[in-house]
Amino acid sequence: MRVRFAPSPTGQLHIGGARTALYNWLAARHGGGTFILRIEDTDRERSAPENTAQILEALVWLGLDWDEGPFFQADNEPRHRAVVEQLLADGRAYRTSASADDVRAWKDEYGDDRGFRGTAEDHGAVRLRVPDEGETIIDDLIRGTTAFRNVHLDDPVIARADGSPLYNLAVAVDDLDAGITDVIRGVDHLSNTQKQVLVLEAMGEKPPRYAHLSLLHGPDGKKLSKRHGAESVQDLRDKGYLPEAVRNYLALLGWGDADDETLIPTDELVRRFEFSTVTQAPAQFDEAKLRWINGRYLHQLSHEELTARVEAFVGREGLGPAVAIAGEKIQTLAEFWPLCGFIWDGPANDPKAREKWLGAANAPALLAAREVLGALDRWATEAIEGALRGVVEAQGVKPNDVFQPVRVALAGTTVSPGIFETLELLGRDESLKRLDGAI
RNA sequence: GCCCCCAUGGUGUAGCGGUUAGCACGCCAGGUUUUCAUCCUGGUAGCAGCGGUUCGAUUCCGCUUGGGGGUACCA
Repeated sequence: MRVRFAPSPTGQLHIGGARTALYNWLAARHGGGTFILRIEDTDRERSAPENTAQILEALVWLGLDWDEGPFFQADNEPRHRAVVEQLLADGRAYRTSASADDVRAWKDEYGDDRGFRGTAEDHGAVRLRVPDEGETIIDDLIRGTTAFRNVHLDDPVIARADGSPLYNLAVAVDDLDAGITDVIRGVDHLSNTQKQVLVLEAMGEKPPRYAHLSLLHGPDGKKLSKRHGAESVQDLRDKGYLPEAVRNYLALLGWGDADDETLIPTDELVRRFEFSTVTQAPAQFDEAKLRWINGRYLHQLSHEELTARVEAFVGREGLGPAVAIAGEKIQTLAEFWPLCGFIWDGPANDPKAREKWLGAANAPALLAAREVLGALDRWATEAIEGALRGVVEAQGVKPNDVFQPVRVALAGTTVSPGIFETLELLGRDESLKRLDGAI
């Protein structure tokens, strides 16, 4: 089995593309096949090298390693041109100056469901000659058989007037030359498939197998975009998701088997992936579920591993101790700093929190807490907890009436890792200093 | 307009003629807890509609409706 992922470098790798890449990768790894990366850059206007770099970066981050490539479609232009010449010579294609307007005029005359058929001229764009009779049958691994009647199809343009090859010609030729056995891509290419199969037939070649994946939508059922919070793989990475969690989540968007489990590690996905159980219906990207899955993966990480990931994400070192007391509270890497930044940056500025917990009502408790902590001879979590609970006891108040003021004094807000652990981590001097600052 | 794809709770899915329609996320309500988050328990909610086929349809077929894609000298 030889499969390929063939993005066009017109932007970052979006989530739908990432899923297509993942399914290709899973199919290849499952069957011991070869995963090929090809950049479809025949659109010179919209293709940009920096986009290619971004796509490669995204695939690397996702852990989807390719076996061959990246190949660039534009590099094969000589071969594409040769095929066009051959089709022209064989009478399977023809040049015509017919424009879009001419095609429309044809429809007006013969009806909307009658494909445009031009007459050969000695100049103009190259169109493939489509027979009126018969139909093109596409056997899809996911969708079964689809038949397109040839009469409905306009003779497709396969090369511009200047001779440069177009997508439907280039893909067909490249897949053929690369020995691709299974073309796995989005359903948005299903209609194109007819043209590509026709090109192959005109060349006297056999088409590969096809597997068309349903598309991904945003929460509103519309096309996935930035509005939905995340659009590209980079967005996901920047929001603190782990690549293994993204792989798991994306795999579930359009695939499921009888076990119907949610948490499936990558090696398990590889083992279980089958086209027969790929869904036909479009799926909506649901970030809440990704977040949940991410939390599960994140909490499974060893302390060392989690620390390394958090440090890489935050761009700082020496975060181990804080990760130790905050790791279980975060679902994504991005949540670490908002929760723990106060340790290095000092108390956050949260007027509401100060007003509520550092007012006159809690002053006695805070004072008492400062007192016992200052007198502590062993600065360790258990001792700190004991001392603070003693204050609760002595003041005859609720635990929160002591803990929350202390928390706000240290962190500046009402949310932080466990207060006893935070006290220990901050150290005696810094803790007392912040307490004094709040009194 | 024309061609094509799709349709189980809010979301992702299991189901492959006879089930109290299962699981997960979310949501709601409790519980654990020093805040938050986690975690535990329970609950809420679904086969788009109409015709067939059949003793019997979520499941098979058709139509309708709805959603999506294509219809470029883009990919």
